[in-house]
Amino acid sequence: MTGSLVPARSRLIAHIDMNAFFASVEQTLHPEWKNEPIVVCVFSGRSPSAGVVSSATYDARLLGVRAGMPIVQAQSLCPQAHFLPVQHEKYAEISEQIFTRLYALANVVEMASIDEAYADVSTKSRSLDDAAQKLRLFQLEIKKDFGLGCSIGLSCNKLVAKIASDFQKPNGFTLVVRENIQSFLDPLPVSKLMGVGPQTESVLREMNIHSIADLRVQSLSDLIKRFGQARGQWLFASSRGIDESPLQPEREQKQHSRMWTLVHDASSWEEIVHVVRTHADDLWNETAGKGNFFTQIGVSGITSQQGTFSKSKSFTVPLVVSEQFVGEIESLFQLFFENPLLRWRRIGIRVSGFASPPKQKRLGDF
DNA sequence: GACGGGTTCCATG
DNA sequence: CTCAACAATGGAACCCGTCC
Repeated sequence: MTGSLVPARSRLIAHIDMNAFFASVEQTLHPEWKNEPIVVCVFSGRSPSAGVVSSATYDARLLGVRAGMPIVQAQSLCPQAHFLPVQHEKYAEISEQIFTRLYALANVVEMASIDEAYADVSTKSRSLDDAAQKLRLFQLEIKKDFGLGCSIGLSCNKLVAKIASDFQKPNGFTLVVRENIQSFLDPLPVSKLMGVGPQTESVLREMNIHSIADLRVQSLSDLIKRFGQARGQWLFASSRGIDESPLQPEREQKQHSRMWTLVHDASSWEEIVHVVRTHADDLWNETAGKGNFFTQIGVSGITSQQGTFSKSKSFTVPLVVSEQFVGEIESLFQLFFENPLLRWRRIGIRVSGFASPPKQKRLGDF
C-alpha cells in the first residue's frame, strides 16, 4: 500500500549536452583534420563568405570564434580553420543514434534539441551513485563509438541538470544533489538560467541583480510587477532551483516554417515572386502534401536595417488546395511592399494550426 | 470577462 | 569600406474586437 504520508521519491534527471556538436561531427567525418580547427557555417549565398558561424571546435573558440558570428570575422580570427557548410541531416541522424541509447538508462527521454537531451534515470537506477556511474559509462561509450564528447549534468530537475551540464565543458560531469542546489546556483550569473537572455539580463542589471543569489532575495510581487505573472513566478522559482516541469518525450511540432536570405535586397514583389512560389511549394509538400493539413499561415521578413515584420492569417477549415495556399502567401507578401522605401533582406513562410485531414472526399474519388 | 486573432518581442542553438 | 542563418521553433505579452 502506498500511504499518502510517504513523499514521492525525488526525481533523478540528467541533461546531456553534446560538445561543439556540428563541428565535432564534421571532425569525425574528416579524420585527416583531427587536430585542426573546424568551423561549421550557414552560407547565405550573397557572396562566397557571407553568412554566419553555426558551430566551432574548441580550438577555434579559444581564438574567439563564436556561433552567430559573421563568417568573415571568424576567418580573420582563425584563418587556418576549415570552413564547412552545415549538413543538418547528418547531424540529426547521429543525434538520433546517440540519444536513443539513453533508453538503456532512462524510462523517459526528452530530446530538447538536436544536441541536447534530458533523461529521467530515477526508475532505472538503484541509487544516485548507480545513476552517476551509468551516465559516466554512457559518456565514455559515446566517445568510443562516435568519437564525440558530451557534458552531463545530474540533479533532481531539468533546470538544475541543464545548468550542471554547462558547468564543466567539454566532457564534464557535474552532480548537484538537492542539499547543494542553492549553493551551486547562488554565485552563478542570472544569464545561466534558461530563459534569461540578453534583454532580461539587462533589465535585471538595472535592478542591480547579477547573480542568482541577487535574484533570490527579490520578492515575488516585485518580480511579477516587473516581468509579468508568468515570467515573474518563473524567475522566483528558478532562483531557488525549483522546477517541477515534467520531461516531454514526444513534443509534437506546432509549426513549420522556412526563412531564407535573398541574394539581393528586394523592394518590389516582382523581385521575389519566383522564389516565394518555390519555397511555398516546398513547404506545402513538406506538410499538407504529406497529410499534415493546417489552418494558419504566415509570412515574415527582415529589412536591410534589421527591422522585422510579419503577417498571418487563419482559416476555419484546413487548406486543401496548394494553389490556394500559394495565393494566400502571395497576397500576404504584397503587404511588404506598401512602403516602397523598405528593402527586404530575409523573408520566410510559416504554417501552423495543424489539423487532421478534412473528411471530404478527394476529387479523385469521383 | 472570456476568448480568439494578430503582431511583436524574446529566447535558444 | 564591411556584417548579421535558419532544411527554425516556441512562449508570452499585449492589443483589439466580439460575444455573453
